[in-house]
Amino acid sequence: LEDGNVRYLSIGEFAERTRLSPKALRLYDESGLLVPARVDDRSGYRYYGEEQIDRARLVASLRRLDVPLATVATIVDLSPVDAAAAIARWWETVEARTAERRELAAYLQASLRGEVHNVYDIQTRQMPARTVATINRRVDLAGIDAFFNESFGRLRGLGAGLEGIAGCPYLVFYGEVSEDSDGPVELARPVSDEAAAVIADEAGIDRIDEPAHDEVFIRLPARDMSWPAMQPAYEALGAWVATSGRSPSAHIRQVLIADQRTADPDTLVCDLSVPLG
Amino acid sequence: LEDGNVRYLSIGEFAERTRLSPKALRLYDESGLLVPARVDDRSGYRYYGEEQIDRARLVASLRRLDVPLATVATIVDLSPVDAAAAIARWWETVEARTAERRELAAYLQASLRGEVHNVYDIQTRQMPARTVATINRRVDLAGIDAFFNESFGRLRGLGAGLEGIAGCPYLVFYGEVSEDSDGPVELARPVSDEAAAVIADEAGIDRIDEPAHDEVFIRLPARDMSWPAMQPAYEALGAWVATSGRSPSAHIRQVLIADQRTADPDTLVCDLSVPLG
DNA sequence: TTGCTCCTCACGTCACGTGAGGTGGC
DNA sequence: TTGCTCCTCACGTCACGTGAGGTGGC
Repeated sequence: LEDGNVRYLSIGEFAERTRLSPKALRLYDESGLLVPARVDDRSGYRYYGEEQIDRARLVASLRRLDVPLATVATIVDLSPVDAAAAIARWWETVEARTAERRELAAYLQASLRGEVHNVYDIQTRQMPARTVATINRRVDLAGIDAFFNESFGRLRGLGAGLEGIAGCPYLVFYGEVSEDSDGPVELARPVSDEAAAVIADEAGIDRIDEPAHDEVFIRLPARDMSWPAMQPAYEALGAWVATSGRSPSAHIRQVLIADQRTADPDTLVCDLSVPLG
Repeated sequence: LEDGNVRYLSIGEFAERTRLSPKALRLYDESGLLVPARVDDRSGYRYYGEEQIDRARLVASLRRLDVPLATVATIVDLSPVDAAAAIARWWETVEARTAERRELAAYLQASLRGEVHNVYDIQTRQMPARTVATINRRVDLAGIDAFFNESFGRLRGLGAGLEGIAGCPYLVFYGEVSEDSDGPVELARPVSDEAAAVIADEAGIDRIDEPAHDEVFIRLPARDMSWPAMQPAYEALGAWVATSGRSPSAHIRQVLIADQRTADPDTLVCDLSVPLG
């Protein structure tokens, strides 16, 4: 407690009033998030003003919510109403993540208790040589829906008036898609020879000439298209490939044979498939 | 892929089959959580058996749930049914923590939007000198209920037949009580002179002679006794003390003037109080 | 003058990710 | 023989907690 017309709080007093630790306060000083109103030149003692208490308490609350410091720094500089909105948005992402983990926890328990009993019909088929139009992008959870909508539209329009489409579209997830991991994701669609001719002109659309090949696949109902419900199907295919002596010639695909969004749970909507070399 | 009668998987193949990274697998090898079936002497190459896949997948799933490695290590060595139960227990603690954070997020938003409008009646009173029996313990969230039940019982029994109780009991939280932080917590009860005489014989019960003093307090209804609903009351008392020129002579207390559990929301159940020096 | 508070390094925590620099296997 | 995979350090990440060793303030 010092004076110079106004009252200052030492770091210890300020820590008590704000439920922050002195160590955290020193960090926030260094990073500029919460700089003491005054710092003694010779001793280095930090002195905080009472008007800094509210900001510090907001920081403390946000840290208790596990908001990362970088985000805290942006939030505390917003107007109160905007800060409230930012907190609401951030908390929604937490709830989304928690919902996913809740699913996984429940699935794991069911699985360990032997209540998951998936017997898959693993089939193989011969695929003819064909030309495929693909769109590749790195997208995270926030961008995945927009990517699908836009890309489906572009691939659909590709063969307009040309009977351009020559098979079901498929998705490839080359990497995990979550808030902090962004694919890459590929959307692909077989196209007719006439449509293939125009691909070169389209920016962002690649052309792949797939040779004839075999593929293994499992046909899944809409019910099994969520996560982690798909997991055992992935594992079953992986095990089949590993023990078959065949080697995969491309990444595993989700071939979309019907619209998931309008299908009832028992409708078969997707072939999970692995091309074989 | 090697042979020696059985098939082995290289670290890369094993990583793909289990959705763990090679780096994580090397860590789990070092820590003993997941040791490769075979390690080549000269090259140091790790080779995993197919029978290790299930364990590795369980590890991967648990890590996706953010179960710490130490806990993972105990869970994967349990029987499947026990592991399921352990996961259920662990997930419950996650849900409890999330519920608390959800409350705080909602409170923060309401507060920033100006929807929290607590006006407290801050009062002072003179307390006479008195003798207090206290029980101190370090307890975390898991132990707090048991501590209260046991300690209330002991303090109640203390003056049996002696008109031993001479005032409302109070709680002091010297440190935060959560899953990973354990108090210390104190339960205290003023006792009569006759009861005070027997305290020395009771293990774990301390006697404190409180001098006469003033105290500031805010009387709270049951509705405000949850967290973070109590927070503004704490802050208001802290601000009062800081600006009053008085200094606190002891830690802030929750004086229990009625039973919270049976009270309706408007009933006044607690004096949040600070003794003054 | 004695404690108490404050100061600045510096290292530990947790579970990996990410190169650097080098060797082994098909 | 050429890539590709694998190896072992070693450092970075994130937000502090926890001493060590020393000085300032009432």
